[in-house]
Amino acid sequence: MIQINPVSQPSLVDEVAGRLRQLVESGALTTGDRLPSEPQLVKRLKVSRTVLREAIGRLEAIGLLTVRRGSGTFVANGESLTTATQLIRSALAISTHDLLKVAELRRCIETHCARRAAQFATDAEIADLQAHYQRMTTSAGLPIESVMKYDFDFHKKIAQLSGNDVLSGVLQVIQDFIYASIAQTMEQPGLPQAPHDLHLEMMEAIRARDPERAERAAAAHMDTVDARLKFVAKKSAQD
Amino acid sequence: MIQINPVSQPSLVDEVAGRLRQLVESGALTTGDRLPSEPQLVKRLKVSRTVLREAIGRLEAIGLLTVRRGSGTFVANGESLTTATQLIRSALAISTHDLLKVAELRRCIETHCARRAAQFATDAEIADLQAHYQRMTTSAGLPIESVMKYDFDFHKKIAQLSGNDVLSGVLQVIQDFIYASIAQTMEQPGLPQAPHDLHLEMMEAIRARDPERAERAAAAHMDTVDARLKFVAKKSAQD
DNA sequence: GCAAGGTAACCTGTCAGACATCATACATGG
DNA sequence: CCATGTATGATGTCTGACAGGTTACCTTGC
Repeated sequence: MIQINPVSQPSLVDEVAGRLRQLVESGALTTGDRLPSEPQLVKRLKVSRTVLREAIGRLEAIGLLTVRRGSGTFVANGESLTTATQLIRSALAISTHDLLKVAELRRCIETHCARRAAQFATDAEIADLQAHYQRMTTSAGLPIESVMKYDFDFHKKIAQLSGNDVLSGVLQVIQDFIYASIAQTMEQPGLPQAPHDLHLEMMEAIRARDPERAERAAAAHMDTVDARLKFVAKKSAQD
Repeated sequence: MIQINPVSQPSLVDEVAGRLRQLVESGALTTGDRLPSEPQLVKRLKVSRTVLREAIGRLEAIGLLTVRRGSGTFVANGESLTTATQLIRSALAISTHDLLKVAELRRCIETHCARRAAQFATDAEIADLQAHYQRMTTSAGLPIESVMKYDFDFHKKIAQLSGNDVLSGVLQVIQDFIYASIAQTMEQPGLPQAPHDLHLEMMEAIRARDPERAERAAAAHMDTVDARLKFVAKKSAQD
């Protein structure tokens, strides 16, 4: 059996995307520059506008270009870390859908962020965090989506206090993922919320500028999250 | 001057892309599954084929989907993520400052995985890890890409020992990202490699089934990584 | 002369329909 | 039973059109 590697003929879209990418790589166009308009590119590249637009769309998806309706297409600034988080998002999406495994990833990030927050947070930021805590504790009677949102917001705020927007961005992706999974599989109430004591303990530890204590509190909180997920998993297994 | 945040109304393409992404994230579709054909999706989503195709194209660009002409559109597997990052590699020149943030994410995961590996790894897996270590230490004379690859493989193996494929998957993406950035910005030799002592210490700690020690070793290793990145950052600032 | 406002030109976003090309399954003939 | 041709449905590309947003210029009033 001879190994025949299929002749992969690159599609026109890939061809055009590569050509445009080369424009940026070669330095002919740099951050902020405007590309020629679509009609002009169509004439120059001798392809249909459909193909050109799909190529531009892909380059925009990976963060290389930015399209502004009505004005034109521009070379994006490399600072857009959205591409990094988007990749993480993809990695999450195509991995297994075991919520417990995703929760473990969340644990990695939350404990680390709690520690960092205790190290770096300013007084103003801590006051802001307290405001988030207040909003969360007073959301008891609201619908489940609101309660979850305020809960997520509190954790997201701590992540932001770490000063690392990659970490907070990834945590956001994880939360979106968890929310999407939960919303689909089970909106049963009755599963116990994490006790606010632990949230309070996290906040107090950060306020006391005690990294070790903050990390322990975050870990304890994730223990309750794991326990809840296992509870739900067991329950759905019974059905 | 009041800050007016423009009401960015998401385009139809973004809307559709998000909807399709949710299908995968929610678990309704998993790796290898085929999406409905374009005509079917057009009828269901009530959008034109143009919009649908652009949305699919973007998701393919970030490695979430794979389109096979004549057969259909499928949910991609994790390996295609690597190709997606390779696509970004040359295009995205990430600053060393941002690279430090990504490295912090790597630290979160590596320390946690080292701990878990020390808890869960079987004898056979540890033997496999030793084989990886051997391969890495004997790659001294090889080109820099090979050295880095074996280094990454060693860390990836530890992540796999954690038994959580979400963690190892995300770490894979991070490594690709870091590698892409390094390969672009500076392939200068002269920057010191992480001493193999630390790698050995990580492995020994795992073999000794000592989670605390493994985590400490991983953290120490990441300290050297941070130091290297800061070294490069300082050097590039001098230029 | 200058500034405010309106308008026209240009740009991207979306749509509909058509045809080409590729992959697969099935029927047919050897 | 195997090989081949074909029908079918999938994605790839093209064309033309219109809608909606941006920008620059030009007019108008001061």
